[in-house]
Amino acid sequence: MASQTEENYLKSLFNLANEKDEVNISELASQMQVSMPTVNSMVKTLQKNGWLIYEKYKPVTLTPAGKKDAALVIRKHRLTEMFLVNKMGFGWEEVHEIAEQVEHIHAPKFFERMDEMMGFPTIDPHGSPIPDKLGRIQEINYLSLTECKAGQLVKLAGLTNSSTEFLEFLNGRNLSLGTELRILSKEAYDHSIVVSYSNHTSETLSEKVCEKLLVKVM
Amino acid sequence: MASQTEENYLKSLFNLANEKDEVNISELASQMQVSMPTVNSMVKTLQKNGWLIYEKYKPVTLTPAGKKDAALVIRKHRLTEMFLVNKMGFGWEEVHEIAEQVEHIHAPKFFERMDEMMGFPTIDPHGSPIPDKLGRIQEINYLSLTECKAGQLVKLAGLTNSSTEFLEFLNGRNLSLGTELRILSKEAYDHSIVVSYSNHTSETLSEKVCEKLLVKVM
DNA sequence: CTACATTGTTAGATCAGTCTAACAAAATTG
DNA sequence: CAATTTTGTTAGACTGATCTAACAATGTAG
Ligand SMILES: [Mn+2]
Ligand SMILES: [Mn+2]
Ligand SMILES: [Mn+2]
Ligand SMILES: [Mn+2]
Repeated sequence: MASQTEENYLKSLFNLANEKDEVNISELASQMQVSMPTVNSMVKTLQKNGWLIYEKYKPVTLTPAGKKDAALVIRKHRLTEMFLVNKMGFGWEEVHEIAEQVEHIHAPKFFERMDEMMGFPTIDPHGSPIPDKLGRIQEINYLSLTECKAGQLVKLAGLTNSSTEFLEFLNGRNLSLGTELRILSKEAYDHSIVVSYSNHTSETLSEKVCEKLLVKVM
Repeated sequence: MASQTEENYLKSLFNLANEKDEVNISELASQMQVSMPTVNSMVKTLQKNGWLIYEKYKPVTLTPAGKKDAALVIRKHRLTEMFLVNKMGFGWEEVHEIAEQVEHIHAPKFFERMDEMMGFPTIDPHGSPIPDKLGRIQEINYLSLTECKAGQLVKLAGLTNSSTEFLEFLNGRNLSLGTELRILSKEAYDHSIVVSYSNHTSETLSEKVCEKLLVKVM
């Protein structure tokens, strides 16, 4: 059974392996906030336990077992976040830190019960998909708000970044998942976008914000 | 901040320090299921951190800070057990193992929210008192069933042992906290007791069971 | 292609938490 | 009280997870 540390490495590896599938030692070190020698020794351990493939001087790759176990940790994390928001009344900006700890609890029934109580949700409070019990993850293809055209009506469905600061910024603007946005105009110079939604008739969103907002065209 | 290991030692120390207040190294070693040298080195650490007082060859004593922090871990444990039973539908025999892990989560709001959602309970699912936010524990003085007399009507209010096996035994007899028992007779030879309750007209409980049942005389 | 920068590895140390073996102090018991 | 048992300590080792310093391989850019 994976230790807390190993579970955290698996999660990072899984998240870094989007698209490229391979992960460099240095990437992993910076993601995990540890030194490269630390990663070097840990990848040897993870390999010994069958979670990844490693060859000297080569980037590492998760094995199918590694991918599955990583997804199951992510499942615990996201179920927890959803439970904290839906059943315990936390704000979406408060739950990540708690889930970072709760995800390491070894008690399948605990998470199954959360799942059940929430009616088997498929996304977490930040719009990210919750892997199923077998570690399968449903890929959702949302558009970034930057890719949308003036005049379009879109619905906020996900985020590419869920830092507390960004979530608090969105709270301050009354933006939450499900909010329908009308794109009023796009500024060619700085790529900012003017939108209207709810009782906000004209809100300007910078490119930095827009690229982090994932939307579904209505 | 206490590590998981330290928190577990504090809890054990607190529980062993009932009455006597002092705890022997060997008691603590057997409680924690580690060797005496391990305890020896750990008590030095705990002393260095201000949680206990230790002198070579003497039993150890928790400091006020040690008692408080121990009680706060026990608070997290018992709030969790109550939450699992009351809000998540677990049986009282399933919750201890999960709480043993959840008690180490460092997130005050998480436990405060549980507390709030349950209406600030004062006992856990096994009848043990839940320490308050300042680590104060309300001592309740129940009677053991062995101390009761024939003819008395008593209510099951607590247990001196909450092992899964014992809880499953009680489940099998339909005995739960709050059950009112009429003591029909006491057997002088083996100290077993015959009781009636709910739709059980005559159930014999061995001394081994009776001494673990804490009751309130009605 | 050589030089320099980047990336990765090795060696060796540290800290927490654990162990066993050997020994020492304290308690018990005849 | 002396012998024996029980309890506690010391020494030394190990594992997991981390670090820094030194070095080696790989990649890049003139
Ligand atoms: Mn998260
Ligand atoms: Mn984590
Ligand atoms: Mn318990
Ligand atoms: Mn515990």
